Formats: sequence, C-alpha cells, structure tokens
Amino acid sequence: MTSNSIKVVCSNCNLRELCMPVGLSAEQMERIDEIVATRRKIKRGSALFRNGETFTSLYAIRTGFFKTSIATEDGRDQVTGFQMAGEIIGLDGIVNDRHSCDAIALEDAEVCVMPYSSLEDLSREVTALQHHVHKVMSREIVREHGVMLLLGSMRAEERLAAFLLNLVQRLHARGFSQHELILRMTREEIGSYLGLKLETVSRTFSKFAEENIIEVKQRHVRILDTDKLQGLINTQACSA
Amino acid sequence: MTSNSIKVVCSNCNLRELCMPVGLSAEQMERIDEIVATRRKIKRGSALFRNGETFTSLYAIRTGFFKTSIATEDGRDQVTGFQMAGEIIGLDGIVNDRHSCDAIALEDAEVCVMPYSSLEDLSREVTALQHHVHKVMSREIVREHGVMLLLGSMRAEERLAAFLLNLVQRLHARGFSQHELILRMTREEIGSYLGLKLETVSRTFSKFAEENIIEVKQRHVRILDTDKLQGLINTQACSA
DNA sequence: ACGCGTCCTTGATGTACATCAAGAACCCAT
DNA sequence: ATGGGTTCTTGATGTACATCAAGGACGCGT
Repeated sequence: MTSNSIKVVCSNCNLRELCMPVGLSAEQMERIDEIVATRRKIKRGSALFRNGETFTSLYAIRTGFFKTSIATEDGRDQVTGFQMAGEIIGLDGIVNDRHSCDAIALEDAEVCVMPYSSLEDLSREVTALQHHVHKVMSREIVREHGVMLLLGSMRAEERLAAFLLNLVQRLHARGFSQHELILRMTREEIGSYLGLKLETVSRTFSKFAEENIIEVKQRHVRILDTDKLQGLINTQACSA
Repeated sequence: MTSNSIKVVCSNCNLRELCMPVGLSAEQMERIDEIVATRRKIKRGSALFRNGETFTSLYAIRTGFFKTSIATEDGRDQVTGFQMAGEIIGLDGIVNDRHSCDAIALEDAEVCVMPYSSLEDLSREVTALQHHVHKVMSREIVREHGVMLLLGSMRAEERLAAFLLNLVQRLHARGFSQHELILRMTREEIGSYLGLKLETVSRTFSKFAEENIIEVKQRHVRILDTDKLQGLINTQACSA
C-alpha cells in the first residue's frame, strides 16, 4: 500500500470546486469518488513524473506546489508553469501516451492520482465530468496563450508584474491574502518561466521595492500597490 | 443554406486521418459524418471567429491557412499559432463559452463546422472520438510548451529555423515538398509569433540566404540545407 | 500598362537585457 | 554556534535585438 488507508473521497475534499465539476447529484458524486485511485506524496525537489515516462494518470494537487519544465538537448530548460493546490497536472501526456515535461515538487506535496482510463470511462457516463475535463484542458490552452503574449511582447517589468498578480490572484482564490505571498521558487525558476535571467528578476524586484510597489524579503513578497502593479502591464514600454 | 448542398462527409474526406480518429467501424464512421453540420467559407483577411464571440463549434480546416492571435488593450498583439488544412481550431472557446482569440484566414479558406454539443454527445458514445478530442487538445498544449521554449530561451536565428522546419514538416505531412514552401503570412506576423520585429525576421532570412541555408524570394522559400537549419537549433548561442 | 498601397529590405543608431563578477544573506546540518 | 552550500543582490560591461529611417519590390485594381 502506498500510504495509510484513510478513505480518499472527493465528495468531502475542500478543493472539490477547484478540481472537480460542481452541481453533481449525490449519485454522480459517488461515482466520481471512484476516480481517485490513490494519493501520492512527493518530497520537495523530486519528480511527480518526468519527460519520457509512460502516461497513465492525471494528478490533482492536494497540497504543495509544483513546476513543470521542458529541456533541450543542449541543457537549457524552460519552466512552462507553476501549479498549486486544486490544479490538474499531466495533460501533456495524453497525446503520445508519454509525458513530455518534468513535474517537480517545489515543496513537499501530495497529489490525488486519477488514472486516465477511469477518467475516460466515467466521463462517458457523467456529462458534467466530460465537460469539466474539456474545460480544464481548454483553460490550460488559454493560459498558455497568455504566456506567449507575455514572452513575445512584454518587457521585464511587465512580465514580473503579470507574474506576481497572477500568483496572488490564484492564491487569493484559495483563501490566502491578496497582498502577501511566499514564493516557492527561486529567482532562476521565475526567470526561466518569464524568459529572463535571474539577475534581471532580482533587479526588477529591487526596482519595484524602490518604487514602493512591493516589499521583498527573499521569498516573502508583500504587495503594497496592486493598482500600480496592474498599471505596469499594458503600458507600452517607455516611450509615450 | 450557407453553401451548395453537396453532402459533406468525413468518411470520404482526404483529410480524415488528420482531423478524425482512425480505425473506425463503418457504423462509427457514419455517426461521425453527422458531426459536421455545415461548411463555411472564409475570405482571405476575414475572421472565422473573434475574441469575445460566443463559442459554439470547433472547426476543422479543409482548405486555406489561418492565424490565431490575441490582443492587449494597448494595441499590441501576439500571434499564437498558424493553422493549416486538417488542423482543428477553436479549442480556446471551451473554457468560458466564448472565444479568447481571433482566428483570421490568411488565404481564402473553407472549414468544417463541428458543433461542440454534437461533439460532446457523440464522443460519449464513440470512445475513439472521445480519445481523439483529448489528444487534439493535449497536442495543442504540448505545441504551446514548445513555443514557450522558443520564446523563452532561443535567439532569433534559432527561432526562425525552428519555425521554418516546423512549417515544412507539417506541409510535408500533407504531401507538399520538404524543401520548398510559400509563406502565407507577412514578416510582421512571423515576427509576432516568434517574439521578434519584422526587420529582425527579414534580416535573419537574408542571413540564412547568404549562408546558403535557404533561398528567399519574398514569400517563396526554398530550403537548401535542412541539416544546417536543424543544427542552428539547440546550439547554445554564439559562445562555445 | 499605370499608379498606389502594402510589404520587404537594408543601414545607422539606441537600449533592454544578458553576461561576468564579487560579495552578502540565508538555510541547514553537524 | 559554526561552516559550507545555495540563493540572492548589485555593479560594470557587452550584445542581440529594437527602433528609426529610407528606398525598393511586389501585387492589385482600374
């Protein structure tokens, strides 16, 4: 047995609204409880799955924080996303039956293992689940569009501002502060995600702090002026 | 009636293997034929759908060439992809019941309209279709990971090389030459997709031509040395 | 064939970010 | 508490690409 045998059930999980469809009947809810085969604990720094591994399951994050990244032959790698509790991870594996990125825990984490075949079977019967799966995938596509916009057309300050706002917004949706957050990733990982070098990330943090937009103390960030931060985005560079 | 009334059927469409699952029984094939409600012709320069419009259908491209792009309030925009015959477009709309990008025809085009509700209904009954839809979405997610890598960590030459190789590879899969292609988009659109300015795209084309890697004559490109082009990617910049 | 608008090319200059480098702060294990 | 490794900050310098600018080629409609 992978872990202790406390019955795992979505129906009384507090993250239910985040990773499962809403408005289900009791009967449907019961069916959905069957999807989560097991839970799995991942130590900080180790992988939930790696590029090339056979795809079997999607994972719903219960606790902890992950990054996903892809690597090139010559050693560069690109962080493609940061995932937190309630989010689904592993969608990249469906198309070729193997994962095409690494998922690394940035802090000790626990995930619900949802075997993809069960998910397929059940979503043929529970329409709400079928639609939910589609939505989750579509959401990921739309998110990535946003990242492309960020990487393709924003300058460093805009990128970091967008990044911070996105993080607090997601944390806030999980009941955390709108103004305070702890970064679970290094400057280098932030930089990789944003297409910047770690020095640039650090400098930009310092600049924001100087302008009293945020307070930074290592990984602890307090947002002092959300509006100003928001204003940095969509402000066509320096000119004009 | 939108167009002439020649019966639209996937079962004898030559793009079937590209946009539909393979290995179906005759009976399943017949069911799938029902999905395509109508076809729709799009003139060059006009939109298949636009950001904000209500999402109703996915579209399979029969002929023609599209770009998708998103815009910021301040007028910048980012091309998020180029799509050709056999590819599916519109997945961005599922999550919020509205489209979140524009899809513009870069040449006169025709698409098969697949109402999303029919697709959902039928994929509950035809497992292969269900799986196919998931794969199409997963493939898009993985493609976007690749674009993130490109935008986040490659230099101009690598980006353009990767772009050209990706295009010919997809064209080749459709029976076109491996070495020759006609660009359906402007330098500016290429630049937007690659996170570069049009001048940089132009200069990089010229550089490739000077090095006898390609021949460029406006939008007509002939690839003289695929290996060299491939070699440009994953070659950590100038140093070393 | 002509003219006009769009698209493309090429050069000169500017700048945002990368790179190189050194030291400081923090974290954790002993 | 101590020391060593990792992470972060900050400065000096370099560079890839952007910006500005002008001319040229192409394509389309009349």
